Amino acid sequence: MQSRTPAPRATGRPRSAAANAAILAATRAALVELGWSKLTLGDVATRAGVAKTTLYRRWAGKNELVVDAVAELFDELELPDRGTLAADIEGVVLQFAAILARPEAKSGLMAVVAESTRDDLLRERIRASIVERQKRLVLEGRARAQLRGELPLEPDPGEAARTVDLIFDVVAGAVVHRTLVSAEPADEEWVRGFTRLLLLGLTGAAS
Amino acid sequence: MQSRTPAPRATGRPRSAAANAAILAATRAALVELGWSKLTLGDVATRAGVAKTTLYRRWAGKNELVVDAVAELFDELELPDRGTLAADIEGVVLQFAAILARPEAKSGLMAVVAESTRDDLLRERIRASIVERQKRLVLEGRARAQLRGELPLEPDPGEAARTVDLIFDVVAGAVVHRTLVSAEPADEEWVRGFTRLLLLGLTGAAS
DNA sequence: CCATTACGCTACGACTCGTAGCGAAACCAC
DNA sequence: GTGGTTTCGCTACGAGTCGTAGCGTAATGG
Repeated sequence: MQSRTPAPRATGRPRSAAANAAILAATRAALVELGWSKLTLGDVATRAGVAKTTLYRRWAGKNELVVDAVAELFDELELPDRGTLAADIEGVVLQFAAILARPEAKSGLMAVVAESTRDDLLRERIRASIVERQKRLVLEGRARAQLRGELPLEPDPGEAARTVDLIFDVVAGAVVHRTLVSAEPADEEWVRGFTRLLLLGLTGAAS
Repeated sequence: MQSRTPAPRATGRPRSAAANAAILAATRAALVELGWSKLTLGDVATRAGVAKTTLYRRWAGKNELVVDAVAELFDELELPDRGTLAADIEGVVLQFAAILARPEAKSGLMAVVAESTRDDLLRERIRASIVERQKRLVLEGRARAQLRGELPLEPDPGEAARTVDLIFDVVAGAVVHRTLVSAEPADEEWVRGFTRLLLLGLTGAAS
């Protein structure tokens, strides 16, 4: 997770793991109270009980710190087997929506995504630590549905990968847009309607 | 568009309309060159050839200024009648993707959305000047498709409004996620696949 | 014991912020 | 014209943040 030392030194005083956790927790707390723009690294250091210099030794800046702090929120996502594709989708989308509803995820995630449009390394960091890690949910749900016979098999691996990417963009994008732009809750009713649209499409969703 | 004087005074020296346009154009130019985080109001004022104080008289801050500067980009969206619902969707999504591909839209739009999570007035400003104004495209495309018999009529107005909101969240969210998070182009091939998924759903998209 | 690295603390120049104060300019009503 | 009103450009300012340097101390391994 650290950005400065991908390979920790074998000698010398080791970095405090407790300080690392305290800093990330303090970052999330500051995001809740202050939001992205008013969050300062000096304040985070004070909250975490460490010196500001310690913070700069481990993270290159605000962007990288917040990415790591937010990434931890998404690790709790799971895909419980509910028996049908529709129920699996509804379950995982509701979990995703619950995380996105938290203020530290809202203000932090969108801000770093915005910054990543001018910083390739930051975008790659987000992709690796958040996006790509959760794509497993789509892969697993799709495999399950194919085993059940709910979805046709996709023999071409390239085409299958494109399909998974497309589904991920649609699901994640819709929930994010609903939550942040429309500023309406992605509650059970909305998720039911979304799932029906995703499964049946515009032409079949009304039936 | 101004945030200070919703009702312009009848007396006194009027505000320069040319300065207004110059400021918004300078804001977009600064977004391209510097991005959101390094954009300063002092720099924008210099680029536009106005004093910094003039800028503060018209906009409350960086957030409001960038919202207005970005909103103008989306006014060029149109919905040409291509004969079928699929073709209409592909056309408007491609236009939307083309706008989002521009760096001033990327870095500016996401940043203000992130800020809007902690600022209700800013969120309402975004909703009114960008989101709600483009929802007309969904409404018109839907009406056309219903006239053609491609989509069933929706007698309940409340249900119809929810459907339109859902479609808008899915379309806009997917394009934004594809462009900004996945950082892949929303080109014709992707738009074709997305349109098929939107129309037929997961179960019917493979046929 | 010694080399090495992390840590806490202080201090610093550079920068941006948003505002105040001023005289001049542009408009309207009379 | 003349007076009243508002905007404009300019300068200057205190406040706050940034990211780094320097120093002595603490913790680990050989």
